[in-house]
Amino acid sequence: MMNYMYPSAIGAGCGPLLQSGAAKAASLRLQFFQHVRANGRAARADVARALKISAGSATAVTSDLIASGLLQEVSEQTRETGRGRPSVALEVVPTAAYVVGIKLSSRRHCAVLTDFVGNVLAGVTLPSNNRRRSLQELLDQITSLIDMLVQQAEISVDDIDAVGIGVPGIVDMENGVVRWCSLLQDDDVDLAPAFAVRFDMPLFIDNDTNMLTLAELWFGEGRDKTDFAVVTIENGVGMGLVVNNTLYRGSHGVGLELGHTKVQMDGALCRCGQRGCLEAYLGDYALTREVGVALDLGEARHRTPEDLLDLLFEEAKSGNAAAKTIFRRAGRYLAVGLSNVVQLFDPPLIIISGERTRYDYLFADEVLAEMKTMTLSDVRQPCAIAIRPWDDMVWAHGAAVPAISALSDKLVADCEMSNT
Amino acid sequence: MMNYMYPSAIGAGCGPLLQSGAAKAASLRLQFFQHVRANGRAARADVARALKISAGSATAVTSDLIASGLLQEVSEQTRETGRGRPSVALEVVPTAAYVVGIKLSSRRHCAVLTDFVGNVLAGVTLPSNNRRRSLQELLDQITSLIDMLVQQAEISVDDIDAVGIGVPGIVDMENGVVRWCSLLQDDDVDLAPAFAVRFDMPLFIDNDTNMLTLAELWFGEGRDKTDFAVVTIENGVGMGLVVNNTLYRGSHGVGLELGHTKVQMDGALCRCGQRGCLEAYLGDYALTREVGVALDLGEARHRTPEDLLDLLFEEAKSGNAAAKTIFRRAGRYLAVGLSNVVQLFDPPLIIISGERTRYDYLFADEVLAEMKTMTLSDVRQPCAIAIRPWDDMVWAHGAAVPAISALSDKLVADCEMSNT
DNA sequence: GCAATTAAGTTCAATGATCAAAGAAAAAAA
DNA sequence: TTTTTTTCTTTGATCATTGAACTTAATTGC
Repeated sequence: MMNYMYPSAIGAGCGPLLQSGAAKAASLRLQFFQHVRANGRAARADVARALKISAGSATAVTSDLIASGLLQEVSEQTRETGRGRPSVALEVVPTAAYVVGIKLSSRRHCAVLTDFVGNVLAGVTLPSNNRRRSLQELLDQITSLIDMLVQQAEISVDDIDAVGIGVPGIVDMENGVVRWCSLLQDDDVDLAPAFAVRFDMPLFIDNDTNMLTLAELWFGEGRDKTDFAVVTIENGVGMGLVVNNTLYRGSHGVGLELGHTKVQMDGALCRCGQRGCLEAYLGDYALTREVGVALDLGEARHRTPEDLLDLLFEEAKSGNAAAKTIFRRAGRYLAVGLSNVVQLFDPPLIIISGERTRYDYLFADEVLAEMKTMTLSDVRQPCAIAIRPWDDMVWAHGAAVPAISALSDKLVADCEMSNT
Repeated sequence: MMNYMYPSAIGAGCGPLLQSGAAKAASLRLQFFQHVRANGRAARADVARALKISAGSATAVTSDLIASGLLQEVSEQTRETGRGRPSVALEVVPTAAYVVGIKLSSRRHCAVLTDFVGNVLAGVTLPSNNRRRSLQELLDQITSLIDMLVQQAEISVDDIDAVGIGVPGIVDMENGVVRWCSLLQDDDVDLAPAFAVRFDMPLFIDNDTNMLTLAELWFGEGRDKTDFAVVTIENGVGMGLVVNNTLYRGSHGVGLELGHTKVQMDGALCRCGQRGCLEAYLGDYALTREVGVALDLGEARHRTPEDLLDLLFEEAKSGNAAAKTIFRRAGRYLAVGLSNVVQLFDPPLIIISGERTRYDYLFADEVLAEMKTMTLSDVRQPCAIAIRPWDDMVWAHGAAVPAISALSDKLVADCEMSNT
C-alpha cells in the first residue's frame, strides 16, 4: 500500500502543466469597455461597482477610452427616482468601427454589416449553388457581398475594419485556411491570405456552426449563460458548445458532429458510410427516402430533395398520416440525440436552430416530452430547450463576432499605448 | 432586410453578460508557486522565462515564498554542461502541509495521505458494504480511515490541513452537501458541516468520477492536455471532462452520465427505467443476464453479480465461446458509446478507468478498431485511447486535489499578506 | 427658498507591484 | 589568470491603482 505510485506520471511535480487561460487577465480598460458594451449603457459608478475598482480608476479609464474615441457620454434625461448627482451613462461609439459578417453556403450566401456595437446596418444575400468553385470564384462572391453592403449602407469599403466568414466545413482558424469545404474545389485553401491580397483588412474564418453559436453567445439567449449548446439542423446536424463563456472548438477543429453520433447500433446507412448515425434518420435524404411510399408523387418524383421535403411537410400539415409518421419517426431520433447531449454535457440550455426548424413536427410537444423522459432522473433538473425561428442573418451576424472581438482588443490596446 | 433584428436579444448591448474567469488572474506568487510545483523543480531563471517576468521579480517572489516556508532551495549537484553560474533549483516544501484524499464506495473505502507536493505518504482501505448507512456511521468510517493513515504515517491528526472526499452520487460542492448517494440512508446530507464538528479542518467533497478526472489532470496523462475525457466503467458508466485545463462539472452537478446515453432506440431495459442506455449493455446486470445461458452454473447460480462476472471472465479466458460473445457484444456497445463521445467533444484523448477495466475483452483490438472506424472521417485525427490499469488509490489520490489546490491558494495568499 | 443629504465624478498624493539596468556571484572556457 | 557566460540580487524608476478629500449636481425636508 505504501508503495503506491501513480501509474504514468509525466515527469516530476504535480498539477496541470499548461497554464490555464486565467493566467493573463484582460486589462482594466478592456474589461471596462467590455462591460459597457455588454450592458449597452453604464455609468462610471456602475462599472466601478461591477468590476470592483475604485471610482478614481473609473474616471481615469473612461477619459482614456473617450479620448481614443471608443466610448462616449450619453445625455440621459430619463431619471425617475434617486437622490444625489445623476450618473452619466457611457456607451460604445457605434461608428468607431465597421465590421462585415458573412455566411457562405450552397443555397445562398448571406452577409451583414455591423457597427462597433454589433448593430446590423445592412444585410444582403447572394444566390449560391451546389457546384464546387475555385478560390477566385469564391473571392469574387465575397467581394460582391461586400460591395452590396457598402452600397446599401452608403459607406466606403475603406470604412470596413474587419471581416468574419463562417463556412460549412473544416477550418484552420489560426492560419485562415479552409481545410475542407463543400463549396470549394480544392482542399487546404488559403482563404485569409488570398483575401488579404484583395482587401486591406483582417479576415477571420471559422466553421459556420461555431459562428452561429457565437451569435447566441453575443446577441442571443446564451448571453447570460456560462454554458450552453447550440444544435443546428440543416443538411447535416451540427453542434456548438459554450463552456465557461467561451466557445469550445474541439481539439481538431472538425466541429462537433452531433449528426454522426450513433443512435442505433447497426442502424440505417448514413452518407458518411457508417450505420446508425443520427443524420441517417434526420437528414433530408433520410426523410425523402420514404416519400415515395407515403405520397403518390407523380411527376414530383424528379424534384430536388429540398422540394420533396417541403411537399412532405405540406402533406403532413394537411393531415396525411403517412407523411406525419415520417416526421414523427425523425422526431423520435432527434429526441434521442438531444437526450444524449443532455446526459453527456448537462447544459442548462440547448438552442436548436437551422433551416429545418420550420418543420415543426420535429419539435412537437411529444418529441420534447420524450426527450425529457429520456433525461429525467430523480435529481436532474430538466434542460431548457429553445427553438430559434430560422434566419440566415443570425449566422452572418455571428460571423461578425470574432472580427468585432479582435478589433476591440486591438483598439483598446492601442488606447493603452497612446495614453501612457 | 434592413430591419433584421436578433429575435430574442437580452436587454441592450452585446457580448457575454458574465465575466469570463480570465477576469481575475492568479497573483504572480501563486503562478510562480504553481509553476514550480508543476515542474517538480525549477530555478528562478527558468520560472522567470516561463512566466515572462523579470529576474528581479523572480528573486522577490521567491524570497517571499521561501520566508513563508512554501518553497525551498535544493542543492543540485547534477550538472553536466553549461557555462555561467549554476542555477539553484527550487521545490515546494513537501512538509508545508498534509492532505487526505478519500474515495468512498460500496465495496471498500480507500484513503491516502499526501504531502504538499501530492506525494502519497500512506494509503489504507476499509471494507464497506452495500447497505445504506447513516451520516454518523459514515463519519465514523471516515474517522477510522484518517486514524489509520495517521498511524501508518506516524503523524498527528493535527498535522493534517485539509481533507477531500469523492462519493458515488450527487454533490453540492459549495455547501458540502451530499444531495444523493447510494451509501447514505438520507438525501441532502450535510457532510461537510458534520465533518467540521469532528475535525478542525476544511472538507472538500465532489462526485467520485470528477475526483478521478482530477487525478488524471494533476498526476496522470491529462497533465499536458488542455482538454480530455475520462470514462469510468464500474457498476455504472460515468464520464469526467476537462476543458481548458479545468474540470467541467455540468450545470446541475449531476455528473456526466455516459452510461445513460442511448445507443439503441427502444433497446434493452436499463435499471434507470429507460431503454437503450449504454449501461443496459455494459453494466454488470447486463452482462450477467445471459450468464445462465452461456455457462452451466450449478451452485454458482446464487453468487453475487460481481462473482458471476469474474466467473464469466475466467470462462472466456479459457476459451468458452459463449462467454466470449457476451463480452464481445458489450465491447461493441462500448465502442458506440466512446465514438459518440469523440463525435460530440472531439477530445485528443480519452482515458478509460474503473474496476471493469480488468475485463480486457471489452478493450480488445477489434473493439478499439471498431470505435476508430465509427469516428474516422477524411479529416478527423484519430482520438487516442488510454486504458488505465484499475487502482482504487488513484481515485483517493484525486480526491486530495481540491484540498491541495485550495490549501495552496490560501497559503500563498497568506504569504502575500505577510510580506507587505 | 435654503440647508441637509445623497450620490457621481474628479483630483492627487501614496502605494505597491513590476521592471530595467547595473552589479555581484559562480561556474566553464580560453 | 583572464574572459565569457549565466544566475541571482539590488536599486531606482515607472506606472497602474487606490484611498481620501473634494467638487458637482441632484433630491428631500423644513
